[in-house]
Amino acid sequence: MKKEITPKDQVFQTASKLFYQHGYRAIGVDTIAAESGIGKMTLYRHYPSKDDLITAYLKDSNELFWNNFEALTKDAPTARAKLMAFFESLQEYVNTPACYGCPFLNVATEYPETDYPGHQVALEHKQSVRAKFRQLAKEAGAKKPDVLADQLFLLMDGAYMASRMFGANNPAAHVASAARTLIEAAVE
Amino acid sequence: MKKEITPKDQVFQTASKLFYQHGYRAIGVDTIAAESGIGKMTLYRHYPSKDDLITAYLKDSNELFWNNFEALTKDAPTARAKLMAFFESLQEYVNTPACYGCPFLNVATEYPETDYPGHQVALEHKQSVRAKFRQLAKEAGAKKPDVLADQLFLLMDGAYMASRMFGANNPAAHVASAARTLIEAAVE
DNA sequence: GTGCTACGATACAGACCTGTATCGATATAG
DNA sequence: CTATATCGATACAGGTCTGTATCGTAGCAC
Repeated sequence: MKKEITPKDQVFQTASKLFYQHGYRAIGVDTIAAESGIGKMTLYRHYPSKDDLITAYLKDSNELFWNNFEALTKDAPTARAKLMAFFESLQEYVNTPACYGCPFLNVATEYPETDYPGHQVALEHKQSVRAKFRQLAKEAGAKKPDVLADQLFLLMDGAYMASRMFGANNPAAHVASAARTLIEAAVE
Repeated sequence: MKKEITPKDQVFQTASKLFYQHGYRAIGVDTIAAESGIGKMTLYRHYPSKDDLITAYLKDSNELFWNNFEALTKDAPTARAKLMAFFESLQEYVNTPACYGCPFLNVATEYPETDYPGHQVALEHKQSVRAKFRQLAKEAGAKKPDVLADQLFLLMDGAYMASRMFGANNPAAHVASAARTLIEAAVE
C-alpha cells in the first residue's frame, strides 16, 4: 500500500517545520531526530549531512512555491490578474500564524556567504521569481517591465520579512493594494 | 586627550562589523577578541555576555539610523520630500558593497523568538520607523496615511533584503521610484 | 528457520561555543 | 618607589554541535 509515512518523510517534515519556525542554525540534528521520533543514524542514512537536509528543504519549498503559484494564477485571464492573484494570496498568507517569513530569505540571512549551497538554492529561486515577474510585467504591458518586476519583488520580500519580524498582524496587510498601485502606474 | 581608541571601542567596532557581515550566530566571542586584538577577558569586562554586545550594537545602529535620517531630511522642505530623500539615500546605500542588509531584520531572522532581547530592540526600532513614516505620510496629505506608511515600510525592508540576498546590483535599484509612485497615488 | 536490511537507541569523538580563572606586564596615581 | 587598576594571553570548565560507531531488534525474502 505504501500509504504509511516513511522514516525519511518523517524526518523531512519535522526538519522543514523546525527550520522554518526557528531557523537553520538554531535547530540541531539531535532535535530533529528526537522531535520526529526517528533514530539519528536513520536520519544520516537518508541525508548524509545537515546541509543536505537544508538543501532538500529549500528545493522542496521551491517546488511548493511554484505549484502554489501555478494553482493561484491558472484561472486568471490576464497577466495583470495573475500578478494580483499572487499578491492577494501573499497578503493573506503573511498575516497568518503559519507564516514565519520566507525560507529563502531566512537562509540567505543566516548563511550570507554566497557560496554556501543553501544560499545558492535561495538565489536561484529568487531569480526565477524575478524572471516570472518580468515576464508577467511585460505581458501586462508595462512600459518598463524590468523596473516594475523589481518593484513588485521588493514588496513581496518586504511582506515576508514583516511577517517574520512582527508575526501575524503586520505591516504587510496592504501589500496587494501597493502592488496594484505600482502595476497601474507602470502600464498606463 | 582621550583621542586614542579604547579597548571597549575596539571590541565594539570589530563586533559590529562582524555581526553585520556574517551574522550574529556565526560570529563567536573568540573571533571578536582575536580580530580586534583585544583580550577575551577585557571584552567580558565591558560586555558581560555576548547578548549584551549584540544589544549594544543594535542600539547603536538605531542611533546611527536616526542621526542619518535626520541629516538626510532636515533640508527637505516638505514631508513628501523628506520621504523621498530617505528612499533615494536608501536606494544608493543598498546597492553599495558596504551594505549587508538591515541589522534589525537580520537579528529577527536569526532569533525569531520575540522575547529574545535583540529581537525586542529590533521590533522597537521598526515600530519607530513605521511611526515616523505614518507621521510623514499624514503631513504629506495622504488620504490613508497608515496604509501608505506600511506600503513604504515594505519597500524599505524589501530593499534591505535584496541587498543581503543578492549583494550589490540588486533589485532595489528602483526602490525610490516605487516609493514615489506609491506616494503620488496616495496623495492625489 | 536463516540471512539480510532497515531501524531505534545510545555512546562516543572531535570541534566549537560561552563564560571563567589565572598569570604576567604595563601604566598611572599618590 | 609603590600600590592599584587595566590589559593581553592562555588555559580551562561545561555545554552543544555534527557526524560516526556500536548494539540489539523487528520485519521480510527465501
